[in-house]
Formats: sequence, C-alpha cells, structure tokens
Amino acid sequence: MQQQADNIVHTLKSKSLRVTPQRFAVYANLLARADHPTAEQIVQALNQNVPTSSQATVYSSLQTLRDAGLIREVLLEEGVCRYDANVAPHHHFRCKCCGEIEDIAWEQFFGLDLQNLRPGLRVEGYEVTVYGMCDRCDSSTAT
Amino acid sequence: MQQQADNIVHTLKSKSLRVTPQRFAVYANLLARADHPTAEQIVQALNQNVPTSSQATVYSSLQTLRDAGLIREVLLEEGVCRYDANVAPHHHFRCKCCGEIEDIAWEQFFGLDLQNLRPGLRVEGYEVTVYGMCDRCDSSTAT
DNA sequence: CTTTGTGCAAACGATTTGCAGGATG
DNA sequence: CATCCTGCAAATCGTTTGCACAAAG
Repeated sequence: MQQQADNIVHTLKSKSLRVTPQRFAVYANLLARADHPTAEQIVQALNQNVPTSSQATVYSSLQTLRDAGLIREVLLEEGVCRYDANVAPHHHFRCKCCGEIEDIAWEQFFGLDLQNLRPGLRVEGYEVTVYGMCDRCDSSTAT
Repeated sequence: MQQQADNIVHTLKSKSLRVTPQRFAVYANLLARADHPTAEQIVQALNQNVPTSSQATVYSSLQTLRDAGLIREVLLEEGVCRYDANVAPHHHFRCKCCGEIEDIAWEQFFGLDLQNLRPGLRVEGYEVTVYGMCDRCDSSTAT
C-alpha cells in the first residue's frame, strides 16, 4: 500500500510532474481499477466520500498524465473518452450489450483463436485500426 | 447516374425508409465519397451551393441510416463521429499526422505484412477491438 | 519566491430534442 | 389522411478555458 503510493510518487516525479493530492488521486484511481473509466466516472469515484478534486482538475490531470505517457485514452464508444493506466500495447474486447471493456494481451492477437479468447466471451467480430504516416505527410515532413 | 439514383431509392425502400430528398442526399453523398466524413462535413457538402438539408436533419438521417444498417459509424478520433457507407467488414488506416483515414480490405489483415499494407504507408502500430458478448450478458439474455 | 496546479463558472463544440408545419406512402 | 420527416432554436453532454487564489519545488 505504502509501497504502491511511493511508486506513484516516484513515477510522477520521474516525469517531472508535480505531485499534488489531486493528480496522485487520479493516477492511483486509474491504476487501481481494471475497467476503463470515463473522466466523469473518475470524478465520481474521487469525490464519493469527501470532495477531493474538481471536475476541471480531473480533466486536466488526465491530460497531463496522458501527455506524460502514464495513461492512455481509449475510444471505443461515441461521445466519451475512456482512460486506461495500462500503457503497454494491448487490444480490447468490448461487450456489445453492457459496453464493458476487457483487455486482451497484445501477444494473444496474431494467430489467435478468436473463438477462445477466454472462456465465456462470445466473439462476434473485430476491427483493426492501423496507424502511422501516409505518403503525403511523410514527404512533407523533413526526411 | 440515374441507375445509381434508382439503386439508392430502392435500397432505402427495402429498409422501409421514406425516401425524402434530404435522406437521399445524405446517403448518396456518403456513397460517393471515399473519405470518412463527419456529420458536419456532410452538412457542408450538401449545402455548399443551395441549402438542402438542415443540420438536425442530417444528424437524424445519419442515425436512421445507421439503424437500418446502410452506413456505419467510425470512431477513430476523439470528439467526432465519422461515417462510412462501406458496411462490409474492413479495417482502417489512420494517418497520425493529417488524420486521413483509408480503408484496408478485410482479407488483408490476418497474416498481413503490416510493413507493406500498400507502398507509401508507414505503419507505426495497430490496435484491435474485438466485440461480442461477455459471459454476464450472455447468461442474462435468454439462451 | 517562481512556477505550476486548483477550483469555479462561463464558454465551447458536437449532438440531441421539442415542437409546429410539411411531405410521404 | 395518418404517419413520419424537416427545420428551427433551445437544450444537453462531454470537455475546455479564463482567471484569481493556493500550493509545490
């Protein structure tokens, strides 16, 4: 627990981010949960008992953490942006029904038996987004 | 051209959608373009010369067409929803620089040489979203 | 102390909605 | 002619911003 807290403080410092209670709370909360919460859900979670962080601060902390590469945004739904403290490459499983999102380890994908991602998941399809540079941008950027 | 128009009318009717000039225009526009426009871009395109469809109508037409399975939404960016008249399964390439989106044929993906999607594209990474039903939802739905 | 973060409330952009009039099947 | 669609403007939702005060290094 204390160990965990020290780690967070250390990680933030290593990115030259000031360690404020709010920022700490946002990051700690995200690290502690396996779902992929929206900004709003994080605000809720942090202020459940005692008000600790304003909405604006949570949004700004999320941006800061994202820019530092400590968290990533996940866009699987329209309208909302979800966050994930797992920055290692990995894929996502999304339930069409409840919208629940589950991580799929990176290695599992290529050559994977999609019908057996894990017992209990019924896979109906998948979509791949490849990202990189297109020719036009590539040539306009200094080579 | 006329052939094309008839096809659109026919397709709309086959989904029991009323054929209104606005709805026709939205669908025709989406079928005619290869990019993945936002609702706003479609509004622009349709009203470029003569005002033909209000913003609200375009949004509602897009919803209707989506519900009918004639178009699909593509979420590759935060904040905006893009639309695609290509409802066949396929993947996307997104340029990190200009944001341009290009379709990748479905068959190409598994066992694909990502470095040679097509000459000119520099691939930096990819993400997969698998969708389906999770155990919880699966059991709550009548089996 | 200087810099950066916080909180509030107002501003914003994308999308939705309520409602009256109009077009479609 | 009953139903569904359109257009306008106001409303809503998620997110951002301006600014004065407070806290961190």
